[in-house]
Amino acid sequence: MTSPKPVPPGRPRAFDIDEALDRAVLVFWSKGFEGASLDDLTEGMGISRPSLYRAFGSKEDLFYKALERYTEGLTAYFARALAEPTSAAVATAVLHGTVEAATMPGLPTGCLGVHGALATGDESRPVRDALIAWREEGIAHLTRRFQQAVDAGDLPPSTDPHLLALYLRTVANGIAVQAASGSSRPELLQVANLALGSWPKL
Amino acid sequence: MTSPKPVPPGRPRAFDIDEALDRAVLVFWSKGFEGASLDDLTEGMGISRPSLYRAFGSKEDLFYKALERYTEGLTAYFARALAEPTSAAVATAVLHGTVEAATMPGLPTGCLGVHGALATGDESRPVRDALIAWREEGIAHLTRRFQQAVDAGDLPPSTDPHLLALYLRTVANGIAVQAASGSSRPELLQVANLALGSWPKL
DNA sequence: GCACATCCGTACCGATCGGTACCGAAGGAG
DNA sequence: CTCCTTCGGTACCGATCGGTACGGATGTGC
Repeated sequence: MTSPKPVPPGRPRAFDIDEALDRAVLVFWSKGFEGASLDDLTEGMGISRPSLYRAFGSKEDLFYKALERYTEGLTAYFARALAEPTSAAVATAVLHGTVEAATMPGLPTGCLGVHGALATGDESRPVRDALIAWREEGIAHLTRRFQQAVDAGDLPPSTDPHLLALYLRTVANGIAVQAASGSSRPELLQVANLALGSWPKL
Repeated sequence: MTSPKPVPPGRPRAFDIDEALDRAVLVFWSKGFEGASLDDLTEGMGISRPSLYRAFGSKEDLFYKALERYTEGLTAYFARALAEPTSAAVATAVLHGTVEAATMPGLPTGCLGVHGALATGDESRPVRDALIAWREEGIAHLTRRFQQAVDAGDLPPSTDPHLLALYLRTVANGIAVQAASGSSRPELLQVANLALGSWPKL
């Protein structure tokens, strides 16, 4: 059995690459892609500029990798929510998870997938489009989950799974924006519950 | 009776200042405050850089004036919505107006008050805060309107007017984000109607 | 006609942007 | 110990950023 760490040649990296990525997430999250300068990033990550480029390629590549890590880490509640037994439980878990993730003490408010690059100059359009695709992917997952619920008789046959998914994503977007505007966690939980009040009853 | 146009001394301005402001709105709307460079603005407004500074002071001042004009113009549906006779009609008019304004053919998608400066670098923080205040003002207007509805017996006495206002603003924020992600007007109208389904029935 | 105020645009400012050339340091392989 | 590869950081690159100095043009009031 080969070692999982086939020590690479050359001088070893002096910093932990995942830890640096975690810190980059925080910078992009609070300032957005365009608002985060390389000086902001290098200071926040605790590494020098050439180290950043060697490890991550470019500012844009760094953002994509940070988004990936954000998705696997801080939005893991989403994957768990999809595994809930009923569609109503899925919706509740998604919105409650969104509120919690968007109002974590000690972390930036809102959601990287919403704030990262909502409106940008032409140069950052690829990043903007990547975030659109990121949100679209969430909708696609929810749509499949709700289609499954319709098939299983958990939702009325007349239900439009895509509409429900889009509705949830829309409310989640709004929660992220309001969290970044300073709305508190209890306030937003009430909003989430109000939004869940219109969930189709079987 | 004095003339309303007391012709000022000096060479007259060669462009219409409100028209230029309208065009600035479009640039800020589609690219955001940070993403809109002075070259973007001067090209979009059809005036030179010093003309822009003489007429509007700075990029930041220009943004504030553009936001003001946007509020009085493209979001006039909001003031009309507040004048609807019932709280349910107010809510419907707000969300339908939001969807329409966010998906106007020939105009940028979404909402300047949401996209303009959601996450920014430190330098643009005043602009970000101004947009937070802008959204907060909308919530305050709605809160007063719903308090009035409670007082008039149009809403149950147990209603929390602020919660309803925050809920509407949250859904409107989400609609703006989704519009900027490419969701269509019919889709978003369905989402708005779904959101209105949880409106308190008297 | 003349003085004055404001406008116009060209051409420029220092600062900051994202990105990199370079060279010494630090590890493994022989 | 030498070679090779990759790391580290300083010091720099051209491009673009927001903002302005300046000189010519165009209007009103006297």
